[in-house]
Amino acid sequence: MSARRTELTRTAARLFAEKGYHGTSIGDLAEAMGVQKGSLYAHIESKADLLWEVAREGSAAFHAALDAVADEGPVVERIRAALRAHLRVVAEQLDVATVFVREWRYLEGERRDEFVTERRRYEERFRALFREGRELGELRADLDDATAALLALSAANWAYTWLRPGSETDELADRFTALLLDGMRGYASR
Amino acid sequence: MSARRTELTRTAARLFAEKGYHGTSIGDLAEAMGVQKGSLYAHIESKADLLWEVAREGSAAFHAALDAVADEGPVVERIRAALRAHLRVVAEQLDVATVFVREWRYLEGERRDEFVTERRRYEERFRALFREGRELGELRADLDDATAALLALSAANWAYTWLRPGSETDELADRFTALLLDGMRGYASR
DNA sequence: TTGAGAGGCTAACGATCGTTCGGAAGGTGG
DNA sequence: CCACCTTCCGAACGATCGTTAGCCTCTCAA
Repeated sequence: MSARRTELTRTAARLFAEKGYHGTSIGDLAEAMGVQKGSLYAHIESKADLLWEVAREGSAAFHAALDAVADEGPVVERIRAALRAHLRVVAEQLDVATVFVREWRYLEGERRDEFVTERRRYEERFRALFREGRELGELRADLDDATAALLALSAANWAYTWLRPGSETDELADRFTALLLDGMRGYASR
Repeated sequence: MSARRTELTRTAARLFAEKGYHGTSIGDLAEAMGVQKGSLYAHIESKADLLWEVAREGSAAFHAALDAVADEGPVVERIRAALRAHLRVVAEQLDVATVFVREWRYLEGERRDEFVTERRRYEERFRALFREGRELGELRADLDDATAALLALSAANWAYTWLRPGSETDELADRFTALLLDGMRGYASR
């Protein structure tokens, strides 16, 4: 893919995150690229192509980040690593992450189905960590792992709204992990 | 406000939640109301009015729900009550809640500023619970209450994506509360 | 030196957008 | 019975939408 084409995708990610997919016109994109709107069609076939591309980039980034998490060792450490990985992607590719979390729903047809499949798979990989943690006895035996995963994923999926690039995401992830593991209650009242 | 006007607001909330504000045309709204699109202007001055109204309805609903939470008694119980209140609003007014969480950003000018103020205030009310819990010794003394509130608010704000009307929201809220308070770790490894 | 491809321009297309307007039907209160 | 108010219709408005077309101008490899 040419440099110009890559730049267009980045610009699309930025504008889609900022103003929404339907709130961003081809004219807006062209203006941001410093070009007449008709010229964009040297690179794409339709506006929907750009949404698809950014959404796929998001899928790829989040899955790749999870791939780097060890699949052995203490589950607790893997949960911490998974949260770190997720928040790192959000901070480093905030626009792409925003499209991945919020704008994907304007995809249509097969592309939408394919995206949803990948998104479900991502959440399932997350969920598996909590299930395994309970089964291996690292997490409490009576843990409702579906709810636990939902809580962790809520924090992960909501992060794009407040996380700003340059944040110390590893520390943030660790604070979340500590909270999830040990809770907020004082030792005395436990 | 006339019955017809109320119906229009409800329809707007539904369509904005379903297809997004910019993804919903005046024509879509008119069709859903069984009317020509010009006819809608007997009720509104602009499409933006509808977004503003639904967003305000969301603000009002969430604040009212928090108002019903006692301002004394054990903080832990008030946190549980606050989560219950929030999830109940999401489940009972899913469309309005969706606009409150996701579509508000298409508000413009003063209205946007006013909404943001109300939204900040809502989150601040939430945050105060965790601060107070720490100060009163009900939550651990070394609690990072900003992060704790962020985690709880993440769960609350993300709920519109998966909560379906008719869910037993009180139970869900209690599961979240239990997780937040006592964590996921097994007693043995604590 | 030539030719091909990449990237951009201008102009225009049909469609759809949000909004306006004058008029008419129907019900309500005086 | 009349005057009014609400609600809707039908038609049109200018603006903007995504997309297409033909043509021009570089760059660079053959």
